[in-house]
Amino acid sequence: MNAPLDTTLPRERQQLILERLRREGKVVAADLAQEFRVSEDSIRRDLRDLAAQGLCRRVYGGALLAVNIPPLGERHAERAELKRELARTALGLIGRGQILFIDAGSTNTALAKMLPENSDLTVVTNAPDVALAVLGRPGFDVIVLGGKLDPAIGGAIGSRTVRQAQDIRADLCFPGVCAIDPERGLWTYDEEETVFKQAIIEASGETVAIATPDKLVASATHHTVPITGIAHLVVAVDTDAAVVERYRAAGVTVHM
Amino acid sequence: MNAPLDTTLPRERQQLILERLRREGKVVAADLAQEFRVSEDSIRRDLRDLAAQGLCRRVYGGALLAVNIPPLGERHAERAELKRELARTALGLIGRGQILFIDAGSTNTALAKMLPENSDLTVVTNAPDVALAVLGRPGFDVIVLGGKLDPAIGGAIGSRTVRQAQDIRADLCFPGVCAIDPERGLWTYDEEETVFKQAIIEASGETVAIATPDKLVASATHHTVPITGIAHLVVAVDTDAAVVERYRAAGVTVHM
DNA sequence: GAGCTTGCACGTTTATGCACGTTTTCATAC
DNA sequence: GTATGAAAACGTGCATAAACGTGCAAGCTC
Repeated sequence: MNAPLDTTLPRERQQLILERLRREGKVVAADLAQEFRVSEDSIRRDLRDLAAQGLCRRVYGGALLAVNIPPLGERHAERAELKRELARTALGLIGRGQILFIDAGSTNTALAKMLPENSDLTVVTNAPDVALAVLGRPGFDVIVLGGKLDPAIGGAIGSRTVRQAQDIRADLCFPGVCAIDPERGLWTYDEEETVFKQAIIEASGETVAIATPDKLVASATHHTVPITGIAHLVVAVDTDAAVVERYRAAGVTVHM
Repeated sequence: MNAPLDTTLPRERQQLILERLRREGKVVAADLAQEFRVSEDSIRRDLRDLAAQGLCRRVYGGALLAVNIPPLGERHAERAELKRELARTALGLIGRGQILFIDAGSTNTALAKMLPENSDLTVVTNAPDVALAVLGRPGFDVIVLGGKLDPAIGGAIGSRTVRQAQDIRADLCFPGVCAIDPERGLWTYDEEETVFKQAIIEASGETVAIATPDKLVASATHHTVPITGIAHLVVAVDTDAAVVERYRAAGVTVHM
């Protein structure tokens, strides 16, 4: 480990923290304080600054990497490939002429890029990058849900956005999946995000959850939707059969 | 260590600092002052100069290696270069803490990419690519105006979008310029676009029109705003003096 | 003398640790 | 399950010290 000498510049420290976040996905405030030989107060201030820039998500005791920040390391490329594969599977659930709610998130962005052209699809989204992924391609209508963008999420949440979502009915809903478990259903890390996801799911016929393996048996801080609200679950082909069975037992159609 | 003797030229010193920066990733101002036997003031001036050239990132206590290499590649179309130049001029009109309406359009996208960070700017836009250009950068709030995207324009227009715009007050407005003439003012090609531009201009303190040469003495199908509604006009440096004079006579402040 | 660099003085900004009161978490008891 | 209490983590305000930018005068080179 590169033991930081006594002369670590404040901003340099933040940079190192971010690097570590991208490498390990999470950091613990107390550990960082010890390593950098500063008080936990300073670390907390660093994490607060990083969170304000949307680079991480502040949690009790430390911080997690923001969902729209690419992690570091060899696993990243393979993750992107996995997301495309999951998105490809999810395409099979989409029918001609349908209206789709597509939430912010990297997997959903991959999905948007792969959506078939000339299928009279209407994409409703709160994420600028999802909108850009389909804008201008033939056979798409795009409706953006406005509001203040949360940099950590990469999309708009908040009451203004929710109100716009409630004016629309969609056939399918693709919520960004922070965490999901077979008993309780969908979880998120943020109150406003929860409300938004509830709104778009409420306004849709069926809900499709696309879950990478790390999200599959996890929970977060805010319970969002019971498992009965999820009609379809898309998972990787090598998912543990026991886990799949638990979801099927809960009435979810699992695709892999 | 190559101990610099007392005869170190200023430029030579900067070069040595840069080398060291490249080698170690960071430099501490106090250390450099001691090594080069000059005051920290001089070191600070050196670092400020290097940072101004984009060669390093100035931080409290020293400097860090610039994260991304400045894009010196001149491969972009001259059109794009012109738009960036116009956008750069327009930057001078923007003040700290202001709220900006930024309409869809390629010039405005260039503007958004160049907006200064850490200036507490709030960007309000109907265009996903403008939103993406500032999303996640430090010191920005981003508010998206939702609605159905027009693929020809690259942004949302229509009544829903207009209604959201009317809930906001901005300091400056940057409407996309389809055509402008010195007597009648701003023109567009579309009814809904006209209504939207009128709304954002109405909701803003001052309006800035950025016009490439081909838009400068032109008209289109729908009259949008009289010339008195345009406070500032940004044009290319080689614009015909007679044309500039006609705009100035109409009370517009012309920047070039 | 013009142009440039340098160091110093001055007021301002930034970073830090500590004190204090609040919130969250977790384990234990009920 | 619910209540409770202690420990940990948190945010905020404050004082201090370091780093900063700016203006200015002295020194240097051409």
